[in-house]
This record gives sequence, C-alpha cells and structure tokens, in this order.
Amino acid sequence: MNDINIQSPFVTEIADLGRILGNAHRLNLLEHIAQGERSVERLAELSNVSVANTSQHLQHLRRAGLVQSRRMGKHVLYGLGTGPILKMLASLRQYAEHRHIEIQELVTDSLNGQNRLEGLSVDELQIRLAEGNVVLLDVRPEEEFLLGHLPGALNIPVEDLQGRINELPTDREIVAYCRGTYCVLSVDAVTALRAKGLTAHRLKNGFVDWKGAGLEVEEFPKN
Amino acid sequence: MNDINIQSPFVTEIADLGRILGNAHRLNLLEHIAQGERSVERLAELSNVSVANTSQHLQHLRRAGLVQSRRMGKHVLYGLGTGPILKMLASLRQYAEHRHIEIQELVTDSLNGQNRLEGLSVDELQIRLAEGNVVLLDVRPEEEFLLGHLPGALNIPVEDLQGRINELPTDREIVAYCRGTYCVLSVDAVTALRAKGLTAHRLKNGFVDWKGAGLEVEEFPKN
DNA sequence: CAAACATTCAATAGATTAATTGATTGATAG
DNA sequence: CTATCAATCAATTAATCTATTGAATGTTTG
Repeated sequence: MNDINIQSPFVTEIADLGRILGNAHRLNLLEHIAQGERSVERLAELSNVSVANTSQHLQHLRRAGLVQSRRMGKHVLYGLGTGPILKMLASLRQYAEHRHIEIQELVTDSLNGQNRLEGLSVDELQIRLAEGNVVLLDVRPEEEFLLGHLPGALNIPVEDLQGRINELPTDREIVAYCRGTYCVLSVDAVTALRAKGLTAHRLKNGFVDWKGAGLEVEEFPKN
Repeated sequence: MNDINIQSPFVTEIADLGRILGNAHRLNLLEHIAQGERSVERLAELSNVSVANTSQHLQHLRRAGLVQSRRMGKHVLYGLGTGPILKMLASLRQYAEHRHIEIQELVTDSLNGQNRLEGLSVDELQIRLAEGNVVLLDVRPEEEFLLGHLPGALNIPVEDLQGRINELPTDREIVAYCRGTYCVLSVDAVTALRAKGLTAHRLKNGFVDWKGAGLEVEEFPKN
C-alpha cells in the first residue's frame, strides 16, 4: 500500500473509527457500557465472549476514545467516553434501519405488487381511527409498551407475532407501529402479516413522534 | 427516562456498515460521489486508485446502499444512495474531530502545563473583547470568511498560519475560532501559535454558534 | 508475605479483507 | 461485424484482524 492521496482531512481517522465500530462484539460492548459502568468480567458474560477477548476489544474501543476505564478495587470498570458517541451510534443505527426498510420494501413489492410499505402519516391514521375499522398494533417489547402506547393499541412483540397472529381480527385493517421513523419492527411485522393474508400497514412515524406531537398516550399504572 | 435493557437488534447490520465505512478509499469515494454523480474512471483518478480496485470498492458501497449506479453510454455513473447517509457521515466526522481535539489537548497539556484548550465561551469572549486586549483570529478558508465572520476578526487560514504568523501581534492575546463546536482548525491553530510562544486560546463554539445566538456578524460586500 | 482474583499481555493459528493481474462483459463507433 | 473503450469479474497473493491459549501484572485479603 503506497502513499494515499490525502483528500479531505480526517478520512483516515474516520476510517479507523469505522473499523473499530465494524465488529458486532464491540458494538455490543459499547451498548452495554452505554447503560452504565461495567467490569470486564460482567461485560464478558453479558456479551458471551471470553474475558481475554473482551479485554482486547475493550482496548480497541479505548484507543478510539469510545470508552474509558478506571480501577475500582480488583475490578476495572469501563464507562462511555466523552463526545458525541451516542449521537454517532444513533445515526449509524438510523441508516441501518432505513436500509433494512428499503430492502424489505423490495421483497414485499415483488410479492404484493405495488403495495408499498411507505407508511401512514399520523393524520391519515387519525382519520382511519375515527372511521373505526382499524386495529392498532404495537409491536415493541412489552416493557416499552407498558411505559406508554397509543390509545387502544394491542401489544404483540414482533418475535411473538407468528404464534399469536390469531389474536388479530381478519376483517379489519391492521396498522403496526413501533418506536420512531426508522423503526423496523413495524416493517417486519407488516411483511409477516401480509404474508398471512391480512391487510396491514405501518405507521410512518412511531410512538416517539406521536408522543412528540403532543397526542394522547395511554399508560398502565405501575404497581 | 425509558431506556430499557433490550438486546439490540441490528448490531450485525451496523457492524457490516462500520466495516464498509472503515476504509479510507471508500470514504474518499463516498465523498466525491456526494458532490454529484461520477463515472468509475473519474473516481479512480480522483482517488488515485486503480480502476479495478475502485470498481470493487464501489460495489461494497453499493451493497450497503451507500451508492447507486446507472449506465450512461459506455460509462457507469455512481451517485449517492438514499436515506440519512450524509447525516451519518457528518456524525462520524464530528466524533472524529472531537477525538482529535481531545488528543491535541493531551499533547498541549504536557507541553504547556495546565493550559487547556478547552475553549472560551461566547460570554467570556465578549468580556475580553470589551477589555480590548484580544485579537480575534478566523482560521477558516477565505471563501467562508468572506461570507461572514465575527466583527473585527483577522483571517488567516490554518494552512497559511506558519507563513503569516508575523501578521499577528505578540503583545495581545489571540482567540482563534472556526466553524462550529467540533471544529479542529482552531485547535491546531492554537497549538501552533502556542508553540511559537504566542498567547492563544480558542473559542469553544465557532462561527455557526455565534451566528445562531443572534450576535452581530460582519460581511464584506460582494462585488 | 503468600494466595486468590481480575485483568492484561504476548504469541499464534485461523479468517477476512485488500490490491494486483489478466480475462470477460456490454456498449458504441466505424 | 470488428475494434475500442469502460467497467466488472475471477483468481492470486499480501496484509490485517480475530479468537485462543497460557503467562504476567496489579490488587485485595488473610
């Protein structure tokens, strides 16, 4: 590899960064660390990776500044580094989710003709809800559902959808939603439902946007 | 408030994405493509990489959806894909720049004692400006400077700084600034100035933030 | 101080990724 | 149709990255 034509500054730095982020184990570690400081041992068991290997990945992350470590007794605790790390991770996830949707659309298009997965706007949803022939389906995990959801929504997490599909009415239109705009759970849900012959759409903007728009939210009281 | 321990899906997808972005050549290609559609041949010469190799990198990028291609006569033109690609790249660059500053601070600290590069706030700057013993130094490229800058600022782009350092007074404090918060030009400028024995600080938030705060901006009339 | 423990280091074999070469495909022009 | 050009493919070699092992370091505990 001979000398590279240096164009914009930072390409090398960004590439290094990309390489560090380009490993599922490390991303996993980062995510656990983002929730709070963890010891190497703990991280190893959380990620199901050997301690030595975990330690090495952590050191890659540290070299990139993505994590910091401090000693606490016998343990070394790893915490998140400084700077816009979470923002960066969020934007990567957002693109990945967008991409996933794009691919799902291609799949669904080829099966269902021109029936796109584009998604209903909040306004369109409210019109249909007023007409009363729509079932709202929240496909997020139960914990999230309990913390707040759209009024009257059913909750079936995507991973349970195959087994619980009989809980859904076949004579009404189903509108699935999840977290935010690039939430993919709903795309997968719609794909699965349509494959079963149900009429399904997805809400373009998810729960976060609904709530952000100041619309009504339903909560179950915490005991 | 509601971040729940969910074993996050998409780690694999994001890792793949990271790996694709983890190569300086590909980032370079992406940046050129972001400016507009380009043929493979053109991209190869812009990046100083063989055509065959360029083609392969482009195909990695296409598999990740980051670029699209279409045939135009004998040439195949590559353009940017859809989705929040630029946002993602911007956030990566932002973190890389933050990190660069962090590292520069370490270097400067070890040379200059505890004299941190942390950066003055806009308020602190205004106080010092009122006292009158501060020279404002805009280290952005001239084009940007002409489009608007802080009142009374001098303009010496970083790359010219070594040669034009004698334009700066040695008896006053210098405050360097550039675009925004994570702008690195100012950090490098301050490091360089201090190495020459001048008193220099940087403005924590750059021009964008100054303007955003509704403060006065100076422009040279366009002829 | 020695023992127990958590973590890191160093060396290595196995996997992935990158760049080079020469052949192949697709499109245009004479 | 053939020659030419742009781009891609396929195969090879070189370089880099990953996981595993066992030894070494640094801390606490008895």
